[in-house]
Amino acid sequence: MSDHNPTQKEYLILKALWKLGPSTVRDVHEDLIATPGVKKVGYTTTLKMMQMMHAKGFLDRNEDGVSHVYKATISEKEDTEKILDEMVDRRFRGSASKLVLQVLGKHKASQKELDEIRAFLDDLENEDNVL
Amino acid sequence: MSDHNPTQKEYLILKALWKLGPSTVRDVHEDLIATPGVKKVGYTTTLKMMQMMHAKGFLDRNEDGVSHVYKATISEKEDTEKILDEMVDRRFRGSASKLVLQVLGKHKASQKELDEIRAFLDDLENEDNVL
DNA sequence: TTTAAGGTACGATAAAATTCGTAGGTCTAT
DNA sequence: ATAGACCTACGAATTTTATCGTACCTTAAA
Repeated sequence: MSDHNPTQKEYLILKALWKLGPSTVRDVHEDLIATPGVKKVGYTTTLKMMQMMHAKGFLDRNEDGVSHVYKATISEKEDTEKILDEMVDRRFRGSASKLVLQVLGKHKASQKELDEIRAFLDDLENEDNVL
Repeated sequence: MSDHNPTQKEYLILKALWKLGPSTVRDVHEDLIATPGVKKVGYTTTLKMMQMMHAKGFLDRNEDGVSHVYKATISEKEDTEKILDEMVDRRFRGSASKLVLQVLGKHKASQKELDEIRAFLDDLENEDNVL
């Protein structure tokens, strides 16, 4: 009864909804065709796409008003977490720290950010002691 | 001439090749059909898939022996980096530390790992001072 | 009360991705 | 040299995704 992964085109719609918040098909469509690098399609294409995503459970919708208002059933944060979890599990053999090292190695972080991370590490250790 | 993203099925083959190292179609196919949760397909399906991926530039192959030996043109590490880069840019507005905090918050890291991270942070700061 | 603007639904078509059958090659052991 | 076991290549069928035309609502202004 379905694989849980949006296609690439479906992802474009999710991203638009994450950016815009709950929106009508019209809003999403306007946003899409204004997005550079996205092939332009007709309104009914976006409409049907979103109807299908609703059927698949990717989108919720409110049918009260004349035009339906859609929202992603999964938030961007949740989606990001899901991706990172899988990445830690599958690509770093469950070691979050390996991923952390890779990310920090490549992206310069400011002193402030480094301090934040240290503070966070301290918190983690304190929690451990308490539990 | 082409978008740079393997489809989901193509990804299965990449993962197999990353796991196995350079391999024949037969090897990859055996691995795939032995992988739980992957729909079983015929040998020629895997063959054609890999031929197409070769045509698209996703796979290199050595045609010397009787059976060709394929390898992914992009390593798993490179692929992971690409994904993480995009994630930092697009989902964390360029802040690597935000991603780090999210990952550490969710995945328990051992004391040893935390120490490693601290050591790494120290290194980063020293580098900065030197440069 | 007609017209226009804008909405949903949905069948049909087009395009892309996936699957497989079949043809034909090579190599090895009967 | 014949059969059996493997290979590659590739056309064609199938399945899935994506796109669009058209029918048919409702609301608001003329």
